[in-house]
Amino acid sequence: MLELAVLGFLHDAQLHGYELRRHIAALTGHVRPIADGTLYPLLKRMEAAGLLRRELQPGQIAAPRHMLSLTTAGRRELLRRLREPDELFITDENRWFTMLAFLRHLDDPAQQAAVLRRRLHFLTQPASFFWDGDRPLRAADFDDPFRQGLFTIATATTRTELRWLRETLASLEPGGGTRQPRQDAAAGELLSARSIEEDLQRGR
Amino acid sequence: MLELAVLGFLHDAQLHGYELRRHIAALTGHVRPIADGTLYPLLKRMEAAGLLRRELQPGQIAAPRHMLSLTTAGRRELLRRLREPDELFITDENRWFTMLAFLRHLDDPAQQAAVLRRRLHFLTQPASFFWDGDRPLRAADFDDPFRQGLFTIATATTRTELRWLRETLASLEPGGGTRQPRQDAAAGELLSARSIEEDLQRGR
DNA sequence: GCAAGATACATAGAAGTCGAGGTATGTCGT
DNA sequence: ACGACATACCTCGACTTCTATGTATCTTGC
Repeated sequence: MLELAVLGFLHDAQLHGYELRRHIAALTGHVRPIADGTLYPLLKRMEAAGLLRRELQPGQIAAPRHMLSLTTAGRRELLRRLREPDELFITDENRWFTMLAFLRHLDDPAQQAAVLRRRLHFLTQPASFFWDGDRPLRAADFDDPFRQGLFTIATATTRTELRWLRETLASLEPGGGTRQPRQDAAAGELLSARSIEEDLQRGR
Repeated sequence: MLELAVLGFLHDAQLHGYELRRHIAALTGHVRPIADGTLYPLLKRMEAAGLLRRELQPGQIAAPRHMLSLTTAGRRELLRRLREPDELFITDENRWFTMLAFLRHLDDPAQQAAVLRRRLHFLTQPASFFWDGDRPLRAADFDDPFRQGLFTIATATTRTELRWLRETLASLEPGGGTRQPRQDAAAGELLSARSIEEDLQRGR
């Protein structure tokens, strides 16, 4: 996940390590802060792998910086990862959000749509957090409010995302609407009771 | 997170490793499957630490099993972790969901409420995924549909969870409603447009 | 002019996780 | 009778990540 974030942010702009660290912290850091001891060795590995360049710039502001920029191989690798993400990047919410943050770099709408369809497929698989033998347990099966909350939140998230996925997929298809479908739709609109699909049979 | 899940599941019932593995897979496995090579060494470590017992049961069904059960120390450790979770368990969605799955084991409603308040505090902190200098960027600042989706989904999740947190906190307070507040409330009710708070100023 | 804090990078050691492989038993279909 | 598959557990090496610590520069407050 970290590597994808590094590639994605550096595709947008040259950054030095410290700045990159803050970008990553904003994207995923409130959830799971990344440590110096993780980022800097990673950057060295990525440099050794030819994905990025590190150019020393003598201290203009504070200590000397390493200005980071993607190589051609790095840019290619970013596109490859966006085009063919590992299953974990589809299923793990944190990783999936990282995908969404940079999916626009993948120029081809058909390829973008293919990735969204993988997520759609995952979300429409039957799933549940708890089972009684083979029977999936639903919110109403619990009398403790915490597991009920777990289901409530997960269900709401899934519904919102499914709706967004279907809308966006429709607009990505050739001749399927404008290129920027949700430009003027308020986020709240997605939550209106009327617009929520009733066909969701998913446990979570 | 894994350790918490192990402690939590074993508090409910004795299980053997394979069964425990399937329980954990249902709770977090669709997101991030756990490997044999992770679970079995973990169980040995936890046994060495005195948190659980492993008793060999000669093969009744298939290969011989190790029936697992919590020790008193293990039960105490579970409660300690539920009472005083590390910050990561408050901020990381996957870990937080694990907390919710087992929070009922913490008998004292006041202690349960304290944990929920920590999550509430976290969710009401201003936060954003992307920044332009000091200015947090909102959904409308992007013209790519994927980052808009990111914001849309995150916002919807946060709103749903905030509402649930506040309801549940109210019912956990002394004299604050029944002990099982959401027993009969349908999950869908939480999503009705009328009931969604309009005061949310949070970026994500 | 001096301490505190932010900027900026680095390394070492401890620990956890994964993937790939292995062993063995029981069940089911053909 | 036999192979495929599920059950059930185990180990090793490679890799990643975290924590703690260290170094050095620049800015800001007092």
